[in-house]
Formats: sequence, C-alpha cells, structure tokens
Amino acid sequence: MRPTVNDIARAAGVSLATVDRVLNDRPGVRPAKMQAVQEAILRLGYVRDMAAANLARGRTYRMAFVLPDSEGQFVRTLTEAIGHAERQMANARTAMLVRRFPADDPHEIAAVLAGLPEQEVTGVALMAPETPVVRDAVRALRGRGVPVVALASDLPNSERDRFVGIDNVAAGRTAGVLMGRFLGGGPGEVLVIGESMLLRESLERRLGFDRVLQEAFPRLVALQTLETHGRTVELRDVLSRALSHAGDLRGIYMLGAGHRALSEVLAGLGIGGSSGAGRLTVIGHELTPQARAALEAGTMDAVITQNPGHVVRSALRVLRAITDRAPIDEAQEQIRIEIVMRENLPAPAESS
Amino acid sequence: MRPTVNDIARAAGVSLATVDRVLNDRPGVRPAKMQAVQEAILRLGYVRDMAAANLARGRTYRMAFVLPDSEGQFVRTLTEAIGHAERQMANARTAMLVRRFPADDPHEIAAVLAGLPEQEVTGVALMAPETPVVRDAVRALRGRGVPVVALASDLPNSERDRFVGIDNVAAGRTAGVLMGRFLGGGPGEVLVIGESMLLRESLERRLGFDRVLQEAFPRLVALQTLETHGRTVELRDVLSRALSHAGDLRGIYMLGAGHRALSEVLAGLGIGGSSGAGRLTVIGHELTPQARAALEAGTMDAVITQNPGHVVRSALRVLRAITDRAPIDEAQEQIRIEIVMRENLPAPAESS
DNA sequence: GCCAAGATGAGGGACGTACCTCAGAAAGCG
DNA sequence: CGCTTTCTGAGGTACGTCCCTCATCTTGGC
Repeated sequence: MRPTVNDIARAAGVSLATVDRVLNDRPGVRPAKMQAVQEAILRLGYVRDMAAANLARGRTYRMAFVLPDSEGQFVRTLTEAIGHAERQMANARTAMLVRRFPADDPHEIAAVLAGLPEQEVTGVALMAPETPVVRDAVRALRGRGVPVVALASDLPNSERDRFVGIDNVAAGRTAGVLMGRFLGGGPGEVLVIGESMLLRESLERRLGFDRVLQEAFPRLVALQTLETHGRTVELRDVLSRALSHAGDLRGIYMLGAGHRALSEVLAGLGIGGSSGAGRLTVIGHELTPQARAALEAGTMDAVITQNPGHVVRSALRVLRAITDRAPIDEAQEQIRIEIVMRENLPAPAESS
Repeated sequence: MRPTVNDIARAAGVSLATVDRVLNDRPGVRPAKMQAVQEAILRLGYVRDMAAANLARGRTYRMAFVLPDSEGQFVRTLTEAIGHAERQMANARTAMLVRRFPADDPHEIAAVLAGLPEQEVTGVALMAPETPVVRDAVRALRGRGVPVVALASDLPNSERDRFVGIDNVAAGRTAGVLMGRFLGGGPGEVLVIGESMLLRESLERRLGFDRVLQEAFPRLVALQTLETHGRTVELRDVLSRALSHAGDLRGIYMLGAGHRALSEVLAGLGIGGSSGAGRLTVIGHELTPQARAALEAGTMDAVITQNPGHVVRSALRVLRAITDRAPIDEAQEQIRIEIVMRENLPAPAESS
C-alpha cells in the first residue's frame, strides 16, 4: 500500500502533528526534525493524497477567467470551453467565475482584477493586453498569494506565473510555410488581413509570417496589412480594391478570425472556390464555426489554431498545481500549434 | 454549498442507508423509494464526490496496458508516456501495469489478457491486431466487468468500450492532401514505403492517401507500396532501385515510422536535402525523435501524428469514467490528427 | 538552575462517501 | 391472522488529510 502520513511519522520517529506541520509548512518545527521528516518522505516515496487533502480542507477551487468583452469568435469559443469545463469539473470541487472587461479600457481591467471577491478566488486566468496598469494589478494579485496565468495572449513583462497558449510568432511562421509551399514558392503576392495591428497576436503572427517568406520563399510578396477593424463593409472595400490593384494575387492570410465576413465577400466576388484558375490560397487562424464551414466548402485551405478546450483545461490544471504546490507536467501543458485542413477537421463540439 | 448524500436523504425523506443503496445500486430498495431518491438527486443537482468516494472505498485504479513488444518507436514512445502518466497520477490512486506480447502471435495476446491478475485490474487498454482469439478475450474481460479500450489500433468488431486513437484513413487523406499541395498537384510519382502491409494502420493510411490523390491530384501517381519489413538493408535496396526506375519521382510517403533508416539512406544517396533541384517531398507518420531530427534538418517536410501523451491520458480517463459510471467528455477525448512541420514542432519531451 | 518561549506529542473532530450490522417496519403469503 | 421475506432506518467505522487544542518536553537566556 501507499505510505500515509502515519507511516512517515513512524518512520521519522516523530508525531503525526509534526509531520503535518512540515507538510503544510506551518511554523514550530526544528530543522533537525524537519530534516528527519523530509528524509522519511523521500525514503518511503510518500505522495500526498490530494483528494483526501482537499476533502479535509473543504477547499473548493474558485478560478476566475478575466476576458475582454469583444464579440470575437475566439473569446466566445473560450467562454464556451470554460462553461464546458465547469460542468466537467463539478465533481472536482472546482468552480469558475468569468469576468469581462471592455476591450479597450486598460483601467477597467485593473478594476475588474481588483474587484475579484477577495479570499474567494484561488487563481486567475487573464487574457488582456499588457499595459502598466495591468502589470500592477497582476503584481498585486500575486502579492495576495493568488496565482495568475496569462491566457492566449502573454504578459511577458508582468509577473504572471505562466503563459498558457501558443507562440504566435511560430504560429505565423507556420502559416507562412504553408502558404509558401501551397503556392509552390511563388511568384506572386499575398494579401494580409487583420482586424487591427494594435493587437499583440496580430503583430507577432505577421512578424513570423514575413520572416518565413523572406527566408524561404523570396518570390512571394506579402502586401501591407489591411485592417478591417472588425467591420464587414471595410473588409469588402479593402478587398475589392486590393484585388483590382494587385498584380498577381495568389493568396490571402488572415491574421485573426473573422472568416464569416471574408467567406461572404470572396463568394460575392466569385473567387476563393476550390476549383477554377483564379483560385486563391486562403489561410487563417482560429477554428471558428465559420472557419470550419469554409474549410469544408473549400473556401479556406488551412487554419492555424490552438485548441480552446486544451487552453482552458491547461490553465485550470496549472492554477490548481500552483495552489497545491504540485509539480506541473510540462509535456501535458504545452499548447500545440495545430494545423487544421479539411481532411483532419476534428468532429464539431456538441453544444450539449 | 454542494449537496451531499445527507441532503439527498433529507430531501427524499429516506435514510442515508437507502440513498447509499440507490447510489451504488445495491439491492433492497423498493421502486417507489428509489424514484424518490433519484428525483431528489436531480432536483438538488447532486454530483457524487468521486474523491471522497474513492477515499472511502480505498480504491486504487489499476490500469493495464497491453502492447506488442515490437521495437517500433511508436510503442516505445507510448511506453514512455505511460510511465510519465504513472508518475503524474501517483497522487490520484492510479497505478499502471504494462504487459507486452510477441507482435505476431495472437494466441499469446489472449493468454496475456487472460493472465491479468484477476480482480486487480480496473481497466485494460489494448493495442493489438484484431483476430478471433483477441475478440474472444476482449469479450471475456468485459464479461468480467473489466472495461476495455482499443489503443491506437481499433478493434471495430470486438466489444471494446471505446477506441482511443485517430482515424487512420483520415490520417492518410491528410498526408495525401499535403503531398498533393506541396507538389503543386503534380505531375510526378510518389513512392510509398511501409514496414508491412499486414498492419491495419498501414492499409488504412494507404487507402486514404490513394483516395485523395485520385480525387484531387490525378496527375500524381502513387507507386506500389514497398515493404521494408523493418530492415534498413531492404529499405536501401528498395529505395535505390525505385530511384533509378522511377520516371519522375517527386515525393516519398512513409506509412509508418522508421525514419531513422530512411534519413540515412536518403542522405547516403544525396537527396532529400531541403535545397537542390532533386528535392523530394517527404511525408511520414509518428513524431519520433528521428522524425523530429529530420524535420529540423529539412529532410522531412511533414509528419502526421497523434500525441501519445494524449492517447495514454485519454485512455486512462475513459477507463476511469467507465468504472465510475461517469460521463465522458467527448470533446476532450477526441484524439486529433496532428500535422507537424518544422515551424510548429513542439518542444521535445524532457526525459525526466 | 529557573523561566519564558518555542517545539513537540497526543488526541479528537471534521470532510463526503462506502460499507457493515442489526433492529424494526412493511409487505406478501397462505 | 401469524408468518416469512423483503425493505428500511439508525448508527457505527473507515479512508487520508487538515487543523485545532492542550499538555508536556526542550532549549537558551539570564
């Protein structure tokens, strides 16, 4: 059988209370005894039974997700994944709390973070642009002993405990390689469309994309990023103007989601079908329902994405591990840059 | 707070003992009371605290993995992942048991399955070719109340509880599309290499690959599968013969792993470098250390794979859910067909 | 060598569930 | 009706850990 605290106490020649003090690093243990206990733990290979511990503590993990209130599909999918995880973890003493903030107001983010019900939040997963205010808020949370992970969008200069998400430069590179190879190395031009270049993700992806084209596909020219600001009208304008001006347009790279509009516009302009000579290669990010439909229809060729379910679950596991002072399984927590094409499209999530 | 069994008993107007009988479907409860309890459970939204339940039961899950003893990299990686999971789950009352059988003897598989320590195995994950003997053994296990999942290689006609792995036809299709697109649709010939066409996976992948070429890239011709039987010598022979005979060889598709040999041979023949005119597009399966190296070196272009860590964890979760009679999170348990290129290569697993 | 402070031991009650026993209630039988 | 059989309730112990209290033992300072 697995050793228990009692076995440790016996082996170390101390009382249960002392072992307990060591395990939960409570004060009142002399170094000598402390060492005896730790030695016994190692010798017997004791592993604390987390289930029993949580039962005894009566602890329920309350994890807060703080997200922008933008209507982007990614945030929506993430929210769904959170709800799903909550239902799934109902028997694991884990409750979730979702807070949203106006996407463009960093002060509001800080207010939301500060306004989290004190002492009642075990951990925070934050998806937000990094500003000085946010940085301070994160520092304050961690000062209170609340672990913080950055979700999908990193906060490299803040003291977050960890970043859960993909490397967007690498994601952009991946998109670039696919574009380059699909187009046989060129020559030709590639249209790059993004919502706004103020978003860190967009910038990083564009960077990776450009680097790859430069290094490996010099005959492909990536045009200047066209910003749609999330509006379909602008997308249409921008796109038709680009199409008439472009010399030899061969592909479109979408820095973010927003494929709904794109598909419509492309269909309206009579291009982007999978057949035909004027076929454009379209690559984007985030596997939204629209992207899924576009892949199935052949309007899009590939989507680079991160699995939102994994992201949420990973954030939860990491936050839990930090509060439990348990080790983190690096291999499991690494979020992969997924390439999705029509042929390896995963079955759609049921909206149970 | 979450309702407990006591709340249910009170709400249903019965005693704790009766609730307990219902929950663990023990005999001795009249339909009327039974229904009252179930109604109360639904009404209060009771979810059994599995941690407490397992604590009380003193249950430790003992999961058996039954694998072929082939020296293939995939099995090796899987074994590593199992060990890793075991260390990870040490605090979750889950122990693992790995049994191997000679890859070519179906009777031996059945013997191993029958020889599993009775009553001490909570669930079985089996990776084996489907033969009548295996089918019977699986049926026998399930008859004893032991859940069985098929791992990586499905047993469609056996009564396994579930298949954990990817659809190999789809994986082959994915390889086909990549090959087709990377080669710009042809024209040209593609060499297909496999260890042995007796393996179900190889057959399925080949099928998917061929279908896609036929449907979407008719100008690409997939040559007859060359079987290496796992021997480097044969691979070299077969390959150099093919290279001299082939009219217009543009790509190589590896149905399984075994890239170590291939890389060596290609390097030896002076092709397969990422530059040069005679550049071949090489696509294979399974992200082995060799494949990783080949991707980094540019000798290979893409690998289609399933994440062995996910496969193992998913099998464990599924087996646990079945024994707990808990629902399965379909979205989480779906194993994805991953496309790995140099640009989205995940960080290597540390061999901790 | 005395005293305060700190370190340690002993013990117990919780957490939510499983599973056991035994007494007593209800139901079915003739 | 009494009888057996089947249900039901009450209560207890256990699982491994946390956390509390209180008494006792060390220790170092004086």
